[in-house]
Amino acid sequence: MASALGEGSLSRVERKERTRRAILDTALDLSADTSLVAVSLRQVAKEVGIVPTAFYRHFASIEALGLELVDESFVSLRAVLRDVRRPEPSLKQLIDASVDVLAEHVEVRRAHFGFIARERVAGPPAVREAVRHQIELVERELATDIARIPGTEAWSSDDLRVLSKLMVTSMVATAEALILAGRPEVTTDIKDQARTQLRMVLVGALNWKSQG
Amino acid sequence: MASALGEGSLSRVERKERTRRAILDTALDLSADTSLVAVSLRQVAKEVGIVPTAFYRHFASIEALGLELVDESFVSLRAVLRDVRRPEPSLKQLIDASVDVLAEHVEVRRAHFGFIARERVAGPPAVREAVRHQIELVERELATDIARIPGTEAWSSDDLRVLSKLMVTSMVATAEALILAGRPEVTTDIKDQARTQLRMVLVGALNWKSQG
DNA sequence: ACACTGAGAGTACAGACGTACACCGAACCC
DNA sequence: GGGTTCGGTGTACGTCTGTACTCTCAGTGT
Repeated sequence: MASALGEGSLSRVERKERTRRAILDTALDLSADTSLVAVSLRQVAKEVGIVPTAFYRHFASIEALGLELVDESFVSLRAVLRDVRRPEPSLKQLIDASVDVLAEHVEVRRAHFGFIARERVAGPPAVREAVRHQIELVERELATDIARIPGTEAWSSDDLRVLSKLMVTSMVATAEALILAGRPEVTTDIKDQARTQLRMVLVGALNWKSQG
Repeated sequence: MASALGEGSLSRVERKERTRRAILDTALDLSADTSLVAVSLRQVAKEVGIVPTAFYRHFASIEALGLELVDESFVSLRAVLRDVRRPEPSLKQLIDASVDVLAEHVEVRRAHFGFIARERVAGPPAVREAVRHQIELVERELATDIARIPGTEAWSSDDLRVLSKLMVTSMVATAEALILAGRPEVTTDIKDQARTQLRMVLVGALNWKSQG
């Protein structure tokens, strides 16, 4: 319950934006313990504190709302990932920095990551597709990052693809683990495991190539 | 539609079992394009060709039905995995055999694997928990398998855990990819990638340990 | 000052939902 | 042969769903 859209004299666009945000946040919250497909327009409206039909002033459907959530989730994630590779990195730096940044980002945007993890496999079809597409973009970006690192020039593009896929898969799994972990020191355990996994993969990729 | 439970004079328990299977299969089918949380008791009943209230003669709820599906999915998977390690294996054999067996199993039980992939993150809470538990068991079994392989005696149990987690994560991702792949030669690509990934991981784990 | 725009309210409806209850009739056991 | 068991039926309920329609009225541009 508790709409509390707040009062005070705001401009019309401000009011609309505020309601829109409330809808997005509420949908994120309501989908958290199953999936967006189990969230109804009416639930969202009631929680936000508007009448059901007012929902349509902002989104054509729950599915459209979901696509918006996918976008805003990845926009912020990819911005952060871009920061990771600002300095031209060594591989070790890339790993440590990536894990830290991922963990930090998951912490502060837990809801968005949970959303992505769920809807990736269980959302409305269009939402599912959007998530997969975004993840593929991240994979591609990672591949070009790796390619720019000294010592990897000789790798085939296939190998790069496979490696970056594996790393992203591992990071997604790490994010899932971080999400469902309670707050405590479990988090640092998971981060340690993630670093170890990525290092294993990395060492493997290097030696695997050099020994044909 | 199309119940077609068939006729002929069957015993009462046979009839009951037949209906029960139809319910399980129908639920599996209906959940395939979102999640079990979006499947209603009435949908299932209508598809099976029974009246809604008759559902209760077999399951207390959709959630209980889901737990049953989790069980039967993993029973068959773990039976197959047990076969993989029948011969005392080398690591390379373990990888190749595992990938082949996984792919084969995914092919023939596509619906069950899809179900697990989805409900793992987006199912009813109890179902989600059951899937996670089963996956953890598989991780543990894999860890003890690896520990029995010559050359891995010196590894710490932590390293074993991390490695098997990584391998299982990779295999789950592979299964997901296989499921949503169309039939064609994409499948063999995915299998190749999976083998490469596992080899990378493997080589990495070996060299990583030896070089402290 | 005034007409306009548009977010939200209010009402309404047909359909789907889970579930309670009484009932049936064929397979079952003695 | 006669009573019992039990899978499946039929009806009925209150609730929730998406969406169509009309209405209100405060912020806006002229």
